[in-house]
Amino acid sequence: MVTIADVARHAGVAPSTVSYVLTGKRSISPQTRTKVRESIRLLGYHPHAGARALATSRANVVALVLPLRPGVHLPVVMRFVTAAVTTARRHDMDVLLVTADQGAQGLRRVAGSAQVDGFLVMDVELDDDRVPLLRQMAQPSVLIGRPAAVKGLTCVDLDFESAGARCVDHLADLGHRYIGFLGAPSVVYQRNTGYAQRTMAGFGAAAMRRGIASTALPAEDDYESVLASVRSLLRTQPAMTALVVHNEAALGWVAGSLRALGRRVPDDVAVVAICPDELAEQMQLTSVQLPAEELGRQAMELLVARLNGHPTAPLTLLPPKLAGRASTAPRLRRA
Amino acid sequence: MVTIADVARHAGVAPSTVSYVLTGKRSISPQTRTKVRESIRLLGYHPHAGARALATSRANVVALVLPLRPGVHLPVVMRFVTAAVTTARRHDMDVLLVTADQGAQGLRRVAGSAQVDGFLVMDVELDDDRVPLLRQMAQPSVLIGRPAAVKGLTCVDLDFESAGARCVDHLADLGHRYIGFLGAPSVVYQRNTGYAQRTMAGFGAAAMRRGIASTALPAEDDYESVLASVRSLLRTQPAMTALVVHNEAALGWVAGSLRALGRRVPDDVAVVAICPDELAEQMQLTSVQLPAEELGRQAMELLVARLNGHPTAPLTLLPPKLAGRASTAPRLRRA
DNA sequence: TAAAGTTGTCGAAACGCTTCAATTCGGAGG
DNA sequence: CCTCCGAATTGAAGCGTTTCGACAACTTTA
Repeated sequence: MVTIADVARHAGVAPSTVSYVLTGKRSISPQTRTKVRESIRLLGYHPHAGARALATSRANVVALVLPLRPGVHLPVVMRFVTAAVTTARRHDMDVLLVTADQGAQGLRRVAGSAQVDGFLVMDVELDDDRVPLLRQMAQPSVLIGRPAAVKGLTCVDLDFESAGARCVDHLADLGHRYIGFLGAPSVVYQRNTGYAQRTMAGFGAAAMRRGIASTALPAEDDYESVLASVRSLLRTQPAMTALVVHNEAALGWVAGSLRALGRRVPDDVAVVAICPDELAEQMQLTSVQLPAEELGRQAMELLVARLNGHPTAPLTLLPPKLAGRASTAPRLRRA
Repeated sequence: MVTIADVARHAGVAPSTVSYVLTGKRSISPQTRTKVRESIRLLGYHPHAGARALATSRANVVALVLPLRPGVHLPVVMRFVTAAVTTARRHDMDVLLVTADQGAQGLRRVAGSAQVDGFLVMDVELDDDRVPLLRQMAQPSVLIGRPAAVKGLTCVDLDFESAGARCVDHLADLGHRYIGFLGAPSVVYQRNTGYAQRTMAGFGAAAMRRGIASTALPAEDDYESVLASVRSLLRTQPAMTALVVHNEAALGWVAGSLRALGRRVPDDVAVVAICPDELAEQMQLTSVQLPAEELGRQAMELLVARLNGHPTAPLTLLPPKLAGRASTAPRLRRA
């Protein structure tokens, strides 16, 4: 391994000088700087990460805590991940993968050994057992998602309540009066997952506010279940003319199910999805965007800010944006 | 931070003794051992990862190089990831996430700074520009996938050629004589991706061998394209009674497309998928399993073996396994 | 009983980097 | 001409581990 001493010798300067060239923490004459840079290039020198971490007590690594349990939609997770990694790299940080199944235990281990400078935790539940630990840890953390109490934390999330409401408003404005809601798989609700519950709540409240009849049902992620759920919704509420879907995995089967039950989209039943934009685009669905990339990016930016000692708001909510597409149309008034 | 010196002081021994208790590299009397262990527990001591890496020149971290480009099916990728991470943890290693878009550049950086002890590279192309670099790097690497030349490497892959052939054999045994092949999105083939091409090759060769007429077409991952591809296949080969699908994203729409074109599964057209077992199970498709977990696990095991100085075979091919389900049936002989 | 192991423990030297205090060296100010 | 100052550079002391050689205290063996 080529060390800083090798570079120093090659350039005819002291190791400390090389270090200062690298970090820019002291002024160095242009001649020396170029000379050192040249030696670095020639020798192919890379600072030893461990040594640096030891000397600076900064690892330049953040932990990304990934959910890998039933009900989470993996492609969406990957969107978060790429955005987070890209953003981290922009700040010269690397990303250590920690799976949620390692639990609080895993966080403690990684934090204790100073392997990482901070944590980005995804898929936080309303009442998450990792939250107390995160609060008291030396390293800062940012949560994607929103536990019951955000005091002392830094959380980023889509405003799912508004998202649910936004769907209702859009449909209500188009004249729909009976709306169904197709939610995430039931395990997600059982797990007390904030985003799912809040979307439902926002949806329900908005419906009440606008005097609209609403029915909600979870949906598992296979065709049969989706079909069953849709059939059930239609049976419960025969006048239903619109459907809000908050379930990426079910999305592909909704149109088919409706068709199988003799309903056309959007003429008989309008559909609004809450999902990443690309998915909606691909299926030509009116949708409230789930800005996974934006969330991942913002979360990482906030984490970096905290690492640099800047204070951050406990809760950042991104406003939902609705994109109109072919799956919604004004309600047809029949004779 | 609580250091090894703190523990030593607390236990009334030398720091080196604590180290030996931790690593077990020298015999320690039971009394001392328990005394030290107790102090460690009490003080909540965790060895500093950087310091350890510096002293041992081992980071106990492996890099996982993830593909995040169009055409890769993210849920499958995540399966690899979880298996790899779980296996790594079993060997007391952590996983650093490197996205493929960081390219050879990123590999060099991570390797040069001694952040990781080895590399697990996913989604390797037939002619991958990272391969030469991997060959000459100090750290060992294991590839999931199979470049053109495997000499000097360690590769793990499903035997896609046999997988393609296996589908043909299954269908031929059932009496089918005209078989279609629905492949990955065309970008995947353009990129010279080994697994896609090899599956096709195996499929084609087996069809020739068994005197079966075959037609192949790529499929993009939206309903319209799948429908178009299927229609095109049926037009090209009107007598087609079976379809092999090697495209996870298209899978959900194949049955629908066939139905839309007036064909029933499996009576008119039998379908065999090449995909993870759970997906096939869920859709009740006869399939050749894509053992993502198994591949991820094996790859990591091989990497650990190499890290411990054990030699490994350049290529490990997992044999394909076919699981019969409701989507295939003997060909109906019509009058 | 002396020599030759064993076993358990310790002290000190690495590992490769950063950073503080000290030093040198021109040039500006008196 | 001497002093003082700022800019550029250096030497050495850490950062928290591991590990090697040394050593004391026993236990065998001769």
